[in-house]
Amino acid sequence: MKNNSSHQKISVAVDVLLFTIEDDKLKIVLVKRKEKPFKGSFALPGVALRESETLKEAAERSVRERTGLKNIFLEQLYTFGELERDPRSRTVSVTYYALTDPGKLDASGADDGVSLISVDEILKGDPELAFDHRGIIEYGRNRLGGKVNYSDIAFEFVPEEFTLPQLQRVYEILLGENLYKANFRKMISPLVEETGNMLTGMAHRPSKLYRRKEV
Amino acid sequence: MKNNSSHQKISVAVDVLLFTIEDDKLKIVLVKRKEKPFKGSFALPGVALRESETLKEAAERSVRERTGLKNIFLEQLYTFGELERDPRSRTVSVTYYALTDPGKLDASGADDGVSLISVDEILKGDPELAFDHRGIIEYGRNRLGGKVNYSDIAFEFVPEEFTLPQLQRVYEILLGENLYKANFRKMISPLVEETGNMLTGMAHRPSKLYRRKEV
DNA sequence: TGACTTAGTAGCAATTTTGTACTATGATAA
DNA sequence: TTATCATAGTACAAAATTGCTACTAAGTCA
Repeated sequence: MKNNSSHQKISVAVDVLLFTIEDDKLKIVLVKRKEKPFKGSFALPGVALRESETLKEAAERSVRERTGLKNIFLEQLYTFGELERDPRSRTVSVTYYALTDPGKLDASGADDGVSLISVDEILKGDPELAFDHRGIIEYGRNRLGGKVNYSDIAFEFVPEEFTLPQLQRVYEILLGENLYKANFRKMISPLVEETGNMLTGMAHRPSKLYRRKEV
Repeated sequence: MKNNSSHQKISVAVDVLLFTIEDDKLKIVLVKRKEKPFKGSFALPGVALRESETLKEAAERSVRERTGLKNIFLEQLYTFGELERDPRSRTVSVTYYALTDPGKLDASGADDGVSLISVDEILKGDPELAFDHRGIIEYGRNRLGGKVNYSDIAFEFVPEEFTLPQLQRVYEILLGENLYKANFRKMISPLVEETGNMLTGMAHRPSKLYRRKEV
């Protein structure tokens, strides 16, 4: 923070990695670009930062404009500032990751041109992405994996009422490894409480529904 | 990342939290402001991001210009973008934290106006800082505490050859709690190797010197 | 009604963490 | 030259956690 030398030619963008889990796969919301560089490619939903909004507000706006979602989990990820990230101008991107369960996302009536794409596929390189967005997603995916163990982000991927097998699956997908049922339950039980309801209708024993316990 | 609407009035700054441990206390490098807002107050060393440099290069420049230090540990911390952070103009600050052992810092011949200040004192509010820098330091100090357990940052605070009691002290200061000698040694021993030298001259049993083991 | 499939639990073995108590060694001072 | 001091370093048991296996439970479906 020093003398701001007159006019600045550096743009500030805010991009969002909106993750969800659907069909037992980690997926991310991407938008199809309609403009000049990388036209037709998928990219992260992003906005140019306005002078009148904070970074987080810009991230919320980005999510809201594309998907209609409000009040979802949103946390800053990293800021990317390589020189040639954007061919148009020097752009610094502050990235956020957002998490939601797929139910909310379906219900929110997203734009056309908004797609849910498998993160694994993207990392394998299948849909090639605009800018450096593949690298950003790779970074975000790794952070997500690390965060599972020392935070409660897993709950963001399930609805308010969920079964323990559902929640366990979320952990397994984020961690990339299978967990033992008995241990998972011992670990998670202090954090949840039964709602009294059951999830029935499956061709096997029904499971209890839980909610997240306060504090 | 979207249409960059003509001229932008948002400045990008890069500020650095340069931590070290001296006299058994976590300290941070601050500079005394010589200019308009908060003149005379302490502030984090920072620079305005240049169009021709990456964020990390700007952070390195900030460290080098103030302290002369090169090639030190540097990692991005967080990006702050509240509206009223800087009274002069809307400024987004990308912050980095840097770590060094106090020996290097002394040897580097820092500027006048560069001070090493106790982080605990700052958090208690003693030297009041410019801008939102106290909050930034608080955030950085917490992250540092968390990082100790799943990274090797503690090694950055000691010289190449160090004793295990020295290294343990670093852990204790960063974690804010005392560790059991025996446990600490079991935990750390796979990461270090003896140099064959001893640190002698103390009025008690001398201790072996170690270095960090490769990979 | 019995087979199937997943939900949920019991409990032991292996490992890690926590904690205490001991021995070791150079400097210092009588 | 020897006892004392202060910290370095080690041994080992108790407690907690994790890893793993094997069981019982309860709906649906043929």
